[in-house]
Amino acid sequence: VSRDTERRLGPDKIVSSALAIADAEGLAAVTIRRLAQDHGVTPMALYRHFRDKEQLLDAIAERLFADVVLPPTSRAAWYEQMREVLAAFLVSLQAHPKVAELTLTRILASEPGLGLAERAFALLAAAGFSSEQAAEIASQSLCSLVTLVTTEPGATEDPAHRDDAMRAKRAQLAALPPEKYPHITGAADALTRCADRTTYYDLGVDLVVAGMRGLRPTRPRR
Amino acid sequence: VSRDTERRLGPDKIVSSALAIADAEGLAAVTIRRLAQDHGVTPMALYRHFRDKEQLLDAIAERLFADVVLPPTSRAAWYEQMREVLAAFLVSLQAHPKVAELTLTRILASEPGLGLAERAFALLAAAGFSSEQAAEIASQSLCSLVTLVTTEPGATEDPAHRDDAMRAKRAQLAALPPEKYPHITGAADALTRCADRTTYYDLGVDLVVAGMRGLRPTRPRR
DNA sequence: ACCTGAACACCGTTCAAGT
DNA sequence: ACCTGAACACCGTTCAAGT
Repeated sequence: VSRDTERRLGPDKIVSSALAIADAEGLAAVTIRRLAQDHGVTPMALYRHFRDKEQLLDAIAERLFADVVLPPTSRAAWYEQMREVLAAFLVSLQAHPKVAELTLTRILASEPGLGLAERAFALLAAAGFSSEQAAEIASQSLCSLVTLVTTEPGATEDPAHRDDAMRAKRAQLAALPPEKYPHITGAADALTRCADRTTYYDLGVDLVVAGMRGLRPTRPRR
Repeated sequence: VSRDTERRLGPDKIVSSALAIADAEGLAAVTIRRLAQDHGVTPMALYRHFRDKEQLLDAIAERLFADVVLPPTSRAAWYEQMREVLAAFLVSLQAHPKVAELTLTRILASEPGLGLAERAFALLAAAGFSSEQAAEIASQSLCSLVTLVTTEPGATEDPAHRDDAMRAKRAQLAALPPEKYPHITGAADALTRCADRTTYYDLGVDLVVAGMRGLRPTRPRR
């Protein structure tokens, strides 16, 4: 029986190979026909498991959310717990940088995504935000993490030419007229992130959490 | 002569019709072949103005940045000026919500985008951030505005069925098990944003600016 | 019940010709 | 110099058959 379920097609296996293809060659390489070929089956066989390609992409995004291992609730301050929740989401996104963009519009579209959102909402509600504000702040903050990964310099290129691409981009920025772009030319290194990836992500999370804390004293609008 | 330049094809005109198509039918409807047909020309004629489709998308994103009318420099506090800069970018994004996503990875890829970024960098540098921090904080903040527009409930659907789609989504969230998702079910209205769009965007900008202000006392890492 | 084959209406892009 | 036509190698998806 287990051998039978092993060789059965199944949505989970399709999503797994879609992730593998996307990680290696980018989201554009994820194709109904390509997936069918990799599984030795006709393209139409996939339509038994997904109504259309949109639903396949939904399932891929859901997998990213499902991979998030949420930290246990603790007695730490709400913003410390929030930092851990955000860090957990970040780990899952960083595992599939080329796929991360799919989650941007699908947080509330699957059970694992809802679980993550609910957790963030709860922490903000505990911090004293109204439910409307908590909902929007949590959504926006989760999206900020997604863009952090999505726009990380070099995250989208394949590792073979990544260093070359980053060097070229940095040179291009450094070559801009410094009288017109004094800050950009001065920060060309930081913008192409030859610096530490950890520093990049730490600052990103810090900024998001700082926004929440800074907004907290605000009373609900009348 | 002017009649001649009027009927000439030109990249600007192609970008304009691409924007019109995207606004009406979504980015997926923007196609080399479709653009060629609308201009009564063969698909290959477009390759005289753009090396490939990627470069066409670059040009569309550049147009959004070019449409930003930056506020004049003033003697207001840096965070007040920042708020105005962010608001100006937001206006341009809101004019083409279905196209906004293109800007996410292209801020530093065109002259108008560089101008916007330089302006934000300058304000953060004036606030006392190191150039590395200013660069990253500005980038992340501009991206936050993009996702604000990109993920605005109903922004991506056409206005005809927008209300229906939002109602359906809200009902779906409200119907979740409240013992598992107490905050989501309680904030279903806010999450599908039947509330005021202005409130939504104001809070979004507030959150971003609060993050900057909250992070400011931080000394550069050693 | 589950999969297939052929076909339809599209894509972006190359290449060799035309004028 | 500028545009065209035909072709190539793909897409997602429908529909009628097969077993």
